Formats: sequence, structure tokens, C-alpha cells
Amino acid sequence: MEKPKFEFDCRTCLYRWENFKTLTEEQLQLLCNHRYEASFKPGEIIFKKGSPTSSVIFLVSGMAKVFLEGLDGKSIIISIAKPGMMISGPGTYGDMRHHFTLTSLTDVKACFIDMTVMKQLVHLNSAFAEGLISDISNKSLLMYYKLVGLTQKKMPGRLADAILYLANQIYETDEFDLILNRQELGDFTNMAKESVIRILKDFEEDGLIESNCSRIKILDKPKLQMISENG
Amino acid sequence: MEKPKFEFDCRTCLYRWENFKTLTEEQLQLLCNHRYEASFKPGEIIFKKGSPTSSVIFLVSGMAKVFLEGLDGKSIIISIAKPGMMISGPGTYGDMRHHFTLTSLTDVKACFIDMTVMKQLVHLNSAFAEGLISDISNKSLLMYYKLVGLTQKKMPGRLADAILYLANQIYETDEFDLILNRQELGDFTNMAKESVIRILKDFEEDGLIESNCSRIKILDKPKLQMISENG
DNA sequence: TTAAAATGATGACATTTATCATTATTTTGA
DNA sequence: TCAAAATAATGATAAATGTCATCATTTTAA
Repeated sequence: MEKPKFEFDCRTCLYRWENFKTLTEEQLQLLCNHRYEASFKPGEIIFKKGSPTSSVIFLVSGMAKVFLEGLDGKSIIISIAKPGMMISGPGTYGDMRHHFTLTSLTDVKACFIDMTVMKQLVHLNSAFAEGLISDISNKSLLMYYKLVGLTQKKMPGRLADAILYLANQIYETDEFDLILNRQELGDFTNMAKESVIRILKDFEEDGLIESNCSRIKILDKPKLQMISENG
Repeated sequence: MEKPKFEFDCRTCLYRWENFKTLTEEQLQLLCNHRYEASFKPGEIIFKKGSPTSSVIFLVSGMAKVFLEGLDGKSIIISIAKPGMMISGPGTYGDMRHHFTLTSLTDVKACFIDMTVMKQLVHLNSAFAEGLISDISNKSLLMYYKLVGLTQKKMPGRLADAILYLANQIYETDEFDLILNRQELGDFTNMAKESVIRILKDFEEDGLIESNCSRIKILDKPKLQMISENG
């Protein structure tokens, strides 16, 4: 009986990131020899803005929030991380410092891959390098659209965006138990928690959603999309 | 007498981007064989959001504004481009479309380098690839800080940021003839042009700057920095 | 199970900032 | 050089949104 080259977790975890498929068996082995796992309880800091980065991170299971720590203790949630995404800040190829904080929202199992290995793979495999550039570019692109949304849309448009993002990108269903509280929803949409509550109520009264506390159900997606587009 | 390998413009223009210094003579030659130049008058579109990207751009001379076209015809100026910076959107390694527009602010001479050559260089030279990743990462980092500034600072803080950016990064002097008009200053700071005018006047009354029309002179930089930091 | 803590909800009010109308100034081009 | 166009300046007003105080509900942990 042949011994499997990699343990179960490694394969499933890593292979969810498309770009690892460009690697040869040997290169994948190199990667697996330099990976570490850690577990986190909800609300724990996985890495903190300002701390040194020496690895990129993949979630094996669970969800986390990626957020900028802004002025006066206010936060801006950039995105919700779930398994299969590479989480690496712009500091990874710059000043080697984290520029945002990653905090678990649920129980999280995370896989850390040493940056020196990532850089080695960039040298060894140009398809991998190109995939990495592509990944970073796409994240940058999302930031552009986030910037437009947060600065130019009014509150209902921003909140509609958030709900659609959660339904389409994160939960992949139109009814879900929200892991973000109202404050965090505010951090994601750049509004006060009170405003989140008020507009969520408006949406409910207009028959766009059904919401009681953490449960949200989208009732009229086309209308929600219209609000998102018209700001 | 030996014939120089590259014409004057190529060397000076390209070498201003640090990352081209990683190339061998042969690789630089390859690059120079696939570059094109074009001239633009003030206000002309160099490339437009939505159009296909097949090259990255370097300004040989002049300045241009990089801006997102947002909702209702409103713009967000991301940065001012000047010689030595690579201008390539996140679409270059993604959907091959531009996601922002580049417009000349002065007479501009621009140098276009074919993307296929850039990708070839990524394959041939891993130091170049790493430099490219680093460049893209740094731009992404600027976007993070732009997002925090535009969403969390109040108008005086945002305008102070803009003036300091222009003085430190663009003009590299504390007295300069602004090439942006009030509307564009508003597009850069996410405020209405009337608000720009009012706060600029406040700054002048408080002795922070001297400003008549396009000329701006910073009188009290530390105070301006304080306003920038405190939002 | 129950008290404490956290989160959610609501209304009154204040602040920030945009919009609109109008006038002044500067720039541009015949 | 001068009229037209573009840009800048100003004031009044309105809209969007945050803040604060308070109370209700839900969750947590002893």
C-alpha cells in the first residue's frame, strides 16, 4: 500500500486556492514541509496590524474578518475571509509588516505558509508568480470598488451592497445567520451602528428582507440590487 | 565609435522605475524593442476605464491624473502620475480591461510597453517578478490608507492630506503652482468644490497656507500635519 | 435558572457636508 | 485687446448622517 504524500488537511486546504494547482508535486511537497497550523476561538486575533509578517495565511475552516484599524479606534472591515482565499497583506512584499488585522469570527483553523517558501516558489515557477500577481491584482481591484462604494453611495446603497456581498460571496445562499453584529456591519459599510439598525428596519418594512437579530433572509433581491446600483 | 544600444529617451525614461534595474542588457533590449511613445495635450485621455489593456505605461514627461469614474459622473482621483512610476491597473493581470482612467494634466509624453513583454520578463527574471509584485503591493497599500483617510477623516484633514501629498510626493517643494483646479481637488479629497474653496480659505485665514488661485505656499507645515493626523 | 453583560432598538438632537443660486475673477481665443 | 468661457468665491438652505441617552432584548456564564 502506497503512503499518501500529504496529509488530508494540506491537500484540501491548499488546493482550494487555484494558484497552488500550478505547482509540481515536488514544489507542493516543499510547501507542505513549511506549513504550520493553529486554531483560534471566536474573536481571537490571528494577526495584528503592525506586527511582522513572515507568512501568508489560508483558513482551513471557519471565518474571519479582515479589517483596517483607522482613527479613534474605528475599524473598516475590508472583507470576510473564508477557506480557499490567500490572506496576505500588501506588507508581505513591502515592509514586512501587517497593515490590517485578522480576527476570527467563528472557530478557525488556519494554515501558515512561510514567506520565504512563497518567494522561492515565485523563483521556481513563473506560472505561480503570475497567479500570485493576479491574486494581488484582483484584491486591489476590489479595493477600488470598495472605495467608490463607500465614498459615493448613500447608506441604503452601502448596506444593500453588504447584504448582497454576504449572500453571494460568503454564504452563497439568500438566507443566512449573520456572524457580524450591527457594529461590525457598520464597520463594513462605514456607518454608525444605529444607522445600520434603522436602514435594516426600512428594508424590512419595504419587504426587501426578513430579519430578526442574526438571521437575515433576502425576499426581493432585484430591488436590493437596484438600491445597490443607484447608491 | 560604438553605436549606443538604446536611444536617450528609453534609458532615462525606463530607468526611473527601480525595477527595470533588475534586467540584463538583453532583457532591456527586448523591452526597448517593444515600446511605443505617444504625446498628449493637457486634458486628453491617455486610457479610459473599460477599454482593453495591452500595455503598461510610463510617463516620459508631464503629469497625469489617475481616477476612478464613479456614480453619477463623479470621479475619485487616486493619484497623480509623474515620470518614473509604472501605471498599470489591476486589470492588467486580470480581465485585461482598464478599471480607471488616465488623463493628462500637462503636456505628456508617454511610453507604452507591451504586456506580453512584461509577462515574458516575469518568466525570464524572477527578481523582476518580485519587484513587480512589490510595486503592485505598495500601490495596494496606498489604497488602504486612502480608504481610511477618505472615510474617517473630516474635510480639513482630507484637504490637509492632499496638500501635503502634493508638496511632498509630487512637487517636492512647499510652494507650487497647482495643476488641479478646485473641482479636481474635490475629486481627490471626496468633497464638493465649494467645500474645498471654503476650507482652503480657512487654512489661509489660520496662516497655514498662502493661496491665490493656482499658487499654493505652505506656511505652517507642522500644523498642517497635525490637522491631517487628527482628522 | 438567573443575574450580568452584550447587543439591538428608538427618538431627539447636533454636526457635517452637499446643493443651489449668484456674483467675482481669471483664463482663453478670436 | 476684449468678449466669452471657465473657474473661483460666497451665502443661504437642505440633506445625510452621527451622537447621545434610554430602554428592550438576547446571549453568556456562574
